[in-house]
Amino acid sequence: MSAKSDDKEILILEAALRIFSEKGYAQTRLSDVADEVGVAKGTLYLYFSSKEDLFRAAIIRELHLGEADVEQIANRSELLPHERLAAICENHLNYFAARRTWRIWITDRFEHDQKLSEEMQDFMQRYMQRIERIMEEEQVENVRIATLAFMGILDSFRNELMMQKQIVDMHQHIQERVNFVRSWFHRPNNI
Amino acid sequence: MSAKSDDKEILILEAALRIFSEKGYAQTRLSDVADEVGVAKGTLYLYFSSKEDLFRAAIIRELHLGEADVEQIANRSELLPHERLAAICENHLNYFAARRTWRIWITDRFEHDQKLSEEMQDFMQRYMQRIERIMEEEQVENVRIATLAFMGILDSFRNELMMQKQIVDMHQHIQERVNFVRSWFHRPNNI
Amino acid sequence: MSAKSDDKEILILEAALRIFSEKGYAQTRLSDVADEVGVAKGTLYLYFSSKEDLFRAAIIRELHLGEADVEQIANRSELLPHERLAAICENHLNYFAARRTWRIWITDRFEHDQKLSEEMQDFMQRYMQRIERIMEEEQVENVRIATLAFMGILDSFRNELMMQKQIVDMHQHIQERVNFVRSWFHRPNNI
Amino acid sequence: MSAKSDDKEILILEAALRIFSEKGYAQTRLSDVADEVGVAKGTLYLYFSSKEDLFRAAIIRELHLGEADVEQIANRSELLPHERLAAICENHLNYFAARRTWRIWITDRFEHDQKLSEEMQDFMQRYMQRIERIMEEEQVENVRIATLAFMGILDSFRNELMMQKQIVDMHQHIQERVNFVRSWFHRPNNI
DNA sequence: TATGAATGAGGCTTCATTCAT
DNA sequence: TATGAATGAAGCCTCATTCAT
Repeated sequence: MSAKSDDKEILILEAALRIFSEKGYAQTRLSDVADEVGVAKGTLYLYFSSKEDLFRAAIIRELHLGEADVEQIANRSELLPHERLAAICENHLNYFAARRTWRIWITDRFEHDQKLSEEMQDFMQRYMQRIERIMEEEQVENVRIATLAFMGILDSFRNELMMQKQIVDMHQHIQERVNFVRSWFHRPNNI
Repeated sequence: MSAKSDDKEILILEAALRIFSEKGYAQTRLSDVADEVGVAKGTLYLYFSSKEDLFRAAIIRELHLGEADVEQIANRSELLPHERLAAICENHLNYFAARRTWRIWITDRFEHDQKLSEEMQDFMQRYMQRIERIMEEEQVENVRIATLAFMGILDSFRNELMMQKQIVDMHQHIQERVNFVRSWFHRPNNI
Repeated sequence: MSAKSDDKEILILEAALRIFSEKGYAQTRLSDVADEVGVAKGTLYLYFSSKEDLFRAAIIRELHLGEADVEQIANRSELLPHERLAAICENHLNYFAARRTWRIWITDRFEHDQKLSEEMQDFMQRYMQRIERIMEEEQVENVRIATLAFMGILDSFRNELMMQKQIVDMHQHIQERVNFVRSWFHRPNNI
Repeated sequence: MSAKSDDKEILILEAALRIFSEKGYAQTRLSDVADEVGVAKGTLYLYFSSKEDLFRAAIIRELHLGEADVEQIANRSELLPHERLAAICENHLNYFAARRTWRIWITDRFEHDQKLSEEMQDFMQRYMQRIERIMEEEQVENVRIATLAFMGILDSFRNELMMQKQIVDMHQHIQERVNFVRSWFHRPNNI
């Protein structure tokens, strides 16, 4: 019973994330989500107290999933620091390459939802600290700024990926960008 | 008469951009915009045919204004190429430092508005071409990818600026990031 | 459940027809209809997609109901043809005598609604064909034109009925007009 | 000046009648009328106090114009009574044949406009009295009912004219119907 | 747990009317 | 007389949320 409920909750969260990301928050109707999962609208309210609550839960769940991936890469001590940055970049791009229908990245809700906003800031802080630790290992100067730059570069590559209508050889496309990151964040004197 | 109308149209566009940027598209009521300008709701419809049309016009106007700034900097041939990149970064950050109430950057409408989407893509293309030309002068490798990185870095710095509650010395904050860009995109062999 | 929904749909259609007919299309507020049925405005949209759709459905339903009556009379072979015309006239006048609050016959929507317009033309065609067949049996000359005349006469009698403030003896009023039709469309040589 | 003003008033009335008849009352915007005449919206208010007032004036003017035609025909004593009925029918059909873009006959306003309603009733009464007098000359029985029938027939022929997409030979079309009326209302014993 | 019919607040939009020029 | 920019009341429609079953 509990297992079954968990299943349904997860199904709802996955469908919600998918649709919110494709259509944006305001354009998403709860009936869309309910239809996608195959349940009645009212059922959503057995698991989430409001549209906002569902949105928040879906985003936070995804953040946590993504965080686990990044943590795992960050801990691969057999890789040189800049190799780990490249791996994080590769993971990031592969993630979005598999989600090219998600045309929208919904940021306006973050301002209106206190809880989500805080959760998001915490996530970003943890994420940045992980990157910063790698930057320090690589002996990069201006660690914080370089970390911001790294994150901006990843977002920019993601945007390119999502906006471009067709990418013929996705594997090569991603590798070129990963290589750029690898060499760009490689301090030569650091062997 | 014509002057007066132009004035009012511009007042509306400025108010609209301000409010859309603060509250997001869906959360903005046309009555908010009308109140801000000090006209009746119906008056908006003398200048714009719909909420969507007003939004589009406000965004496009801002893009054009921003474009003029960038073009001017890009043409300052007395500066070395990487100096021009730094100047574009500085301009970008100063622009948003003056607009810290704009908590939101509205991207979800871009997917829903064909005309705006195209206008945006054209703008981005022109913008990238300008940066790419500077990158070429600087003899950077992987011009396109480096350009994407540059733009991502600027966006990331902007986000940091907008998210952080308080920045004590804004001037220094910006200069540190500008310096980072200047040195980061400086190819030493290029004299 | 299905039964309940059907009931409500019919209640809405009946109320809508009544109010549209009393006030005209433009003067009718959907809130009037909702209030009359005793439901919320939004409920109407569970059954009909728009004001126009509701109007169309209400008219078409009434046409079909009326058509059944006429068909039944047209098939009463025990009556002489001109007796059947008289019976159709009687039915027509009784129908409107029971609906004297319907001050308005809404024709302007027919031009603006493609679907309704077609439905109406089909209905008129079937109606005319039925009358024409009776006219042929009666061996009237100029069957089509006589049919048009018959329909015009019915409408004119209906108008008189609707316009006149008071009709003392409604039964006699109707019988006089029915008798007129009976004798007017009776070809004496046709025995 | 007065002449000029009269001219403009008449131009407005003619344009108003045309557009109201083509689009219906509610669908007609005063800006449509103003554009058609080539004046500003505000100008209409120099001649008419409201949309309703303009509509009423336009209808009443047309009624009076039509009435003059009918009166003239009704007084042509050189014609036998049923010839005069036929002539009135011919006049009626020619009038609408020249106005086939007037798809709409606006009746719903009549209920909402006390003044117009009374004017209309007066007009109809005078019209009917004229027809009734001719019917009496023709020694028709049931004069009032026959008169109603006559008017219904005219309306029905008018509807046919307006609804039919194409009428190849308009002259013949009208003559057939006029002939029908002539013979139908001809009492043979009445010499 | 699950359903889905019903609700009703709230926004966008239209357009007759006004009034300063 | 003539203009047309500005007004604002009022209606259609959407959709998150509730609740009886």
